[in-house]
Amino acid sequence: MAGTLAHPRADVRPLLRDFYDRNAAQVAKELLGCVLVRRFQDGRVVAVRLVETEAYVGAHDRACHSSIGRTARNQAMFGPPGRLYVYLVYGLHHCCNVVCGPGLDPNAVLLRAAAPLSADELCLLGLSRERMRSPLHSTSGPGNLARALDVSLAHDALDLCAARSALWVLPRLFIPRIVTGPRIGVQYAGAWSRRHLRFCERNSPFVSRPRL
DNA sequence: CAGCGGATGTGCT
DNA sequence: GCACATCCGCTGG
Repeated sequence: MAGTLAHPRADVRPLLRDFYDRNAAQVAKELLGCVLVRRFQDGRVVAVRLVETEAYVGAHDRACHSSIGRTARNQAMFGPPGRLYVYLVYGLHHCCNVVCGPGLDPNAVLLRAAAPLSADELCLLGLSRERMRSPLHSTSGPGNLARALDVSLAHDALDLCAARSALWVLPRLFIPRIVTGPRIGVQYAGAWSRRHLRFCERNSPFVSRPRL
């Protein structure tokens, strides 16, 4: 992993499994401002700052895929925290989630939108400019974000905390102001659809619609 | 801004 | 078999 950093700073290391080993609402809030890093086969890297997440808080949450029990599709969510849960929705778009806890409690955080890194952030992270690539597509909206990072079903259950992973998360360099609202596209979930489990960086133009 | 087509895996009957 | 899905982009008013 250090091989992807030109001038790695000792204090900037991927988030450890402990970070993810908590309920999804807590993790979703604290992922805002963190940097998602994707390394491709050719060694090049795309890195973005997360600005929008949604928490799916376990089997009692009717909007959460784990609420129907364990299936072939959602089994990654029942595994250990710190892995991805990726699925295909509407037959076209991939959605990229981070599995949370505590323990094996089937929580997950949907990664909905991200922003390009500022020059200051690049500098603070010590990311190599040569290996850095800008995303080829929009990073607003879960389907777009997954496409921009080329994340697909092949990455389901991928471990974000493993050495030399294709994907990992770096800690946030500042704490953003957060606004909350109901989650998108879960009207079927009754009262759960109205809970404020969507978290956005306030005033970020990269948050998906409808803006909070 | 509402409406809708796209394209297919998934879970239930 | 079938209805629906943690979406997106385009269309028409």
